[in-house]
Amino acid sequence: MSINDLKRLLYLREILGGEIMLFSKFFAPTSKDIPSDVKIASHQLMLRAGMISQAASGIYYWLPLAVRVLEKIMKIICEEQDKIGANKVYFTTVQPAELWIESGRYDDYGKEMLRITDRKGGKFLYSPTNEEQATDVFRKYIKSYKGLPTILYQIHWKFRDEIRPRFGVMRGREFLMKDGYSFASTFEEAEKIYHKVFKSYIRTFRRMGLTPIPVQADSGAIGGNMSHEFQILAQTGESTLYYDKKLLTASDEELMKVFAVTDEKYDPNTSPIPQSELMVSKGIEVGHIFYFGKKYSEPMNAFVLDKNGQKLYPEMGSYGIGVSRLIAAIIEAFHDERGIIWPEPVAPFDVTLLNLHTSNKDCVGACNKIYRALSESKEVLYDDRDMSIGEKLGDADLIGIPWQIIVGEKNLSQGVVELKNRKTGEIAKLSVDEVIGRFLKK
RNA sequence: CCGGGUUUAGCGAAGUUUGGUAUCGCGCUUGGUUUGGGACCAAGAGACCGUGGGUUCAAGUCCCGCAACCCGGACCA
Repeated sequence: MSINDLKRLLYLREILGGEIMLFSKFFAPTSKDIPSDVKIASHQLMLRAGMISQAASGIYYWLPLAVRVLEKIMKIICEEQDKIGANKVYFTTVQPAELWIESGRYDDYGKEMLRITDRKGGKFLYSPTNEEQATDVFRKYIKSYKGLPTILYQIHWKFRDEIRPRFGVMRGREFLMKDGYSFASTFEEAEKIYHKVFKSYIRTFRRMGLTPIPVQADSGAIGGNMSHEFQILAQTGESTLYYDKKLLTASDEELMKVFAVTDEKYDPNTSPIPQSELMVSKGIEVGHIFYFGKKYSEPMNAFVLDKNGQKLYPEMGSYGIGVSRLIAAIIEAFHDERGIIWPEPVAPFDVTLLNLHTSNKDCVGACNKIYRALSESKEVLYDDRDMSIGEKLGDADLIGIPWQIIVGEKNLSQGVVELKNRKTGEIAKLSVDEVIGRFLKK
């Protein structure tokens, strides 16, 4: 930091007081260079916006801008999980192999599982999923039917050693996932939980500005239709969805029953709905829920005693949301040729304040006043960087914060600043007080 | 896992055919001029050319092995 930078920083701190979010001090290494071999928009934009940086194939550093979005997403998920009575825990990222040997999956899981040996030669693995651990925690503490039903969930890093990672964090090997596990005394109770989670997932994704499409998924050996994937419509999606157009207008209650499947399960000969009612779209899978009965409770000897003192093996289900993938999915759904357009609930900041003329006292004064007023109730990124105007405006569009307040000397000499909506591109010229008023009302 | 490709400064590339000790753009540093859509001038810093071996007086360049990474496909939150 040069002496001038330091002086300016101290000056701003003095004027604004306390914590200020200055772009010049915020670690968001933006770039105008488009990596040539990066194919999809979300991957390109995340790199260009300085959100992620590759550490190894399918493994990424998460930089501050992305972290802020991850935190917004996690907060929404946790609030919705709380509403259905799920308990948040942290299982572990490194697990002893014993549990997987017990469930019978240690040999089945294959090379996707990263196997680790500790200094004593003990067998461990990096969690690709946590059914065994959830079952283990459950069996250690819950001994009576009165402890049912129970839902445990976590948001934690997972690792699956994909053969072919691609599309940035969309299909990385290391990923952040919300995974929940339910324990119920009867099938009926398990079904009730499943429905509750289903509806909760719809709400969760909607709160992020997304339109989730629940599709029936393969529930494997258990059978039945108690498995759904939640897909987000996006042209670059890896799945092809076939669904009844009623789906887009159905109420939450009806949603689970409306026809929707991915291409693997679609057969025009047996389709329950006519061609004229059918929609076909590309989707990105961001959630998956399923019921799997006693698949883990029995082999792992997780039981409670029922009213008659008899062993009862709980009916289980598991519920996943790809948190890190969601960031990419949201960008796929919301971007234009200039950059990202964040939905407000998950935006890294609410508003970005651009000082186009950092050496102009009036501009500095206006920006400081706006920052001070808005930062009481909004998250504001103040672009105080001393660089060319095009670069600052370009970065603002790239980063995609929903609102831009643009302060420049020409407009300010007329007594106005600009308020730009990133999504619509609409620009309003308002006085400093008016622009403050706009945000304090919201 | 099958097929194709790449690896030279922080990033992106040229140089490899024809062996002679590395070039350009962006970025970075310093100073100055600029300021409404990625500006200009000047002066700098920065590379054991992915890695191991071989051929040669001499290897970024030729030969052999290995690794990492990317793309398409088959598979997965």
